[in-house]
Amino acid sequence: MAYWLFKSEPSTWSWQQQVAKGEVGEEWDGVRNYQARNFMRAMSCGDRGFFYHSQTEKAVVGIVEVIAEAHADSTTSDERWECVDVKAIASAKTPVTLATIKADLRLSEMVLVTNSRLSVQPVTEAEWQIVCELGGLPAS
DNA sequence: GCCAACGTTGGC
DNA sequence: GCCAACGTTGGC
Repeated sequence: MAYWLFKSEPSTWSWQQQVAKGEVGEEWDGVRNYQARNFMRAMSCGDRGFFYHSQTEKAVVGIVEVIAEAHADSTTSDERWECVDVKAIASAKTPVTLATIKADLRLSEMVLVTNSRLSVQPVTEAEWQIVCELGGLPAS
């Protein structure tokens, strides 16, 4: 299983909205960046990802699971853009803030830190375990 | 609200 | 195919 991180502005698509969708989940649409799209193409059903609130909160707030592999993005007719579907799995007991992540030397290589503008990104298994621990999240 | 980083677009 | 101009993202 692979691990990922999905970034969203809470004013556009929030964790609360994702949780409200329940088992049905939702398309991770609107991505217009090739690198991010390519990561989504690499995802498999069952892969897990952190849900990160950018801008106002800047914290990992929960875990989602990939429930549909890459398909056409319904918000555009441009065939270049694809997305996966994800559903909420668990909420962080304590949101793991960017400041916390930056302060943890073990997490200094996270893409979140090294390439802050990438909205869909891979997370290593070691990073996954650490962030889960910090957030009171189930690591599996 | 500013600005740095970076991706994309389009002229040549 | 290069590169300048421009737009967007996201942290501060």
